[in-house]
Amino acid sequence: MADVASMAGVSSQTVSRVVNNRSNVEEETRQRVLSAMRVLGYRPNTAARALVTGQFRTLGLISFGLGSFGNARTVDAITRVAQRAGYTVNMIAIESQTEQAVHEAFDQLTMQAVDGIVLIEAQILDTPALRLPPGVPVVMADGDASHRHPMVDTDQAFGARLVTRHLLDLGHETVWHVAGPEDSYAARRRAEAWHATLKEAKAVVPQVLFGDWSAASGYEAGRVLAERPGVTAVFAANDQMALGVMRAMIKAGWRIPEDVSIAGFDDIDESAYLSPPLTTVRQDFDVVAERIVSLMIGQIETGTAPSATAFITPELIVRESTGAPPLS
Amino acid sequence: MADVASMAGVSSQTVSRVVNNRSNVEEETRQRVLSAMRVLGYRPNTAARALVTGQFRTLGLISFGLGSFGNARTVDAITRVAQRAGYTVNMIAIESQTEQAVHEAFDQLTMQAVDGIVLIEAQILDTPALRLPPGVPVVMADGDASHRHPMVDTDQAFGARLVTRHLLDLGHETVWHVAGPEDSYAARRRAEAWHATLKEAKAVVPQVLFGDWSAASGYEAGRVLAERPGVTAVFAANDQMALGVMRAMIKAGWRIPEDVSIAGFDDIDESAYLSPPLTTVRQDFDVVAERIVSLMIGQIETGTAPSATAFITPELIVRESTGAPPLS
DNA sequence: CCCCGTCATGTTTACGCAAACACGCAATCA
DNA sequence: TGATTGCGTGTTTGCGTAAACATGACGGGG
Repeated sequence: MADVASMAGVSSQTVSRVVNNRSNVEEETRQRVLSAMRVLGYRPNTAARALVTGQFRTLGLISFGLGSFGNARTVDAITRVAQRAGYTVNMIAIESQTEQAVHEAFDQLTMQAVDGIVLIEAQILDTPALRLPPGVPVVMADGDASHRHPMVDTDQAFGARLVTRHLLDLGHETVWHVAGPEDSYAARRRAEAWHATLKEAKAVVPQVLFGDWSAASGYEAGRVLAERPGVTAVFAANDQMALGVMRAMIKAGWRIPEDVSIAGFDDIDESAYLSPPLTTVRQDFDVVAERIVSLMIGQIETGTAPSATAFITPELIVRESTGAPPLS
Repeated sequence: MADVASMAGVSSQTVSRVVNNRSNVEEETRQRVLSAMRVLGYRPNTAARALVTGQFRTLGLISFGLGSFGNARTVDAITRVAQRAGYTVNMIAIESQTEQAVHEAFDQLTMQAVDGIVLIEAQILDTPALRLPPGVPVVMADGDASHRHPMVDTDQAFGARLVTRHLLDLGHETVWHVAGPEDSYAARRRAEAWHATLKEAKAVVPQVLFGDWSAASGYEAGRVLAERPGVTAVFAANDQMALGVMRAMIKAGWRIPEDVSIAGFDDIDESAYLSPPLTTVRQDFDVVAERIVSLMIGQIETGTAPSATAFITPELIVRESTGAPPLS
């Protein structure tokens, strides 16, 4: 920076002003500085700048891994939106799902110099309400409203209601459910809404089967359901598990949707090309990401935490895996 | 830090020594400092530390997005490995596939204070050999060996050979290929190896169809192939496209594998649960990530760039989507 | 017994930048 | 005309840390 200054014949402070686009620099001077910067290949040192300003233009992102499709899409969308807003994303993947692990990640991230932290809390932690050290803006995705941080999420309950109703409307007496892991907020909300919808319709509420979001776990659940008489409609809590259920049903000799209807949740790109194409609920991850980042940046720049909880409405996508129940 | 020092009755330098685990601090003093740190909730300021040491313990990661499974898995594995090595990952997703975009990402990342950059170059850029400004260690994944940076990748050619041979060995006269986008190195290598294997076997080399890795593009290609007489075996360059091809074939009334055999590449978690389960090539993303990060850290710590190119051997996974050709 | 090396600790300095303040010049107003 | 304001620019300072150097106590070998 000093080199640039002396080359342009100005003080280092003026160089700083040019770099930061301050208004009070004469145009001619600015040009001289800019060309000196170009000639010398000057790049500002973020560490030094951060030391002075206390701002890093970086967002921390804590997630439980990119293995699940929903997480990957959310993370992808967040990085894109953040980038457009001039922020970089510093990512940490948590291995174990304990509050301690979250705290460690949190510590590492705050030390690592971030302006705010997005917590994609796919799993329910072992404490009822995660208590994070104050001072750093936090936005949660897919978390628990009991935390005292702004939260953004798809309206899981609405989506689950949509599928369940869809299946009931087709004439099914009831709908079976393959839920996500018990320690997932999203899974819990979907299961609760499914349960409530059946109750409202005065339908029998069958026992829930639990999976872990993976196709393999869906397959296991599907094997159980395939043996059980009277199963005509299954709502799996995500598309990957739905795929597993479908496989188990087909292997057991059932036709979809003639014998069993199957629906999923997420609308991953592949769902339209399964055999048969999967009826599912589409989540708008881009909108979720957009909200998350704007809440985050709002907090960073104003310093105040809006305690808003934003729900994004999902959409039912009806394909060929659901139909009327067989005439018994 | 000064507060910690005065509370522990030592100089700030001693606090620094404790924080950095230097040996020459008496045990008793260390304990006093540690407890003072705990009481005051002290967290070292990374910016200040980086300013002095020039080290950030952060890796930059440039990728073309998490949309494709391969990328997502690679990124996931890299963050985990990096984290274990004490590094954070700063991610940038590139929107357009031009060299300029890569340069911008590169600039942003070097300014953003990273010790090294991992470039997952899923796409061939518009210039033959990407020229990056020197000074920052770079490791490429899935790139072009013509770049002058160490590179790590799955042995794409070997994998493609494996599937193609498998299909030929089953008795198919030839194997059709649905390739990935023309501007992808991985796609190109897989297609070349497929081509070479057919040549060696003196089989007719059919025209290549191109997709873009998505199930939708696989479906389009599949529709074309389903119309064409004599197609008994199709090798799709990834599992998502294979899934699309399968759907098109089934929709056209063909049975898999009785009428047509279909194979993919990647072995995503879902492939085992498709109907029928997909024969594919398994890439070991974890090993790739491990190599990438260790090469990276080696470069950072020694300051020298090993120009090694590491290829990780993939494995053929035979499932039910491939079989002998129909007796014509 | 003295000198020197070793070890724990303290003091000073520099990292690169932007905030705060200072300065001088020109334009504006009473 | 003198006081006042605004603007472009320079000077000084401090952000929190680790490296480099300094200090003083202690112990062992010649």
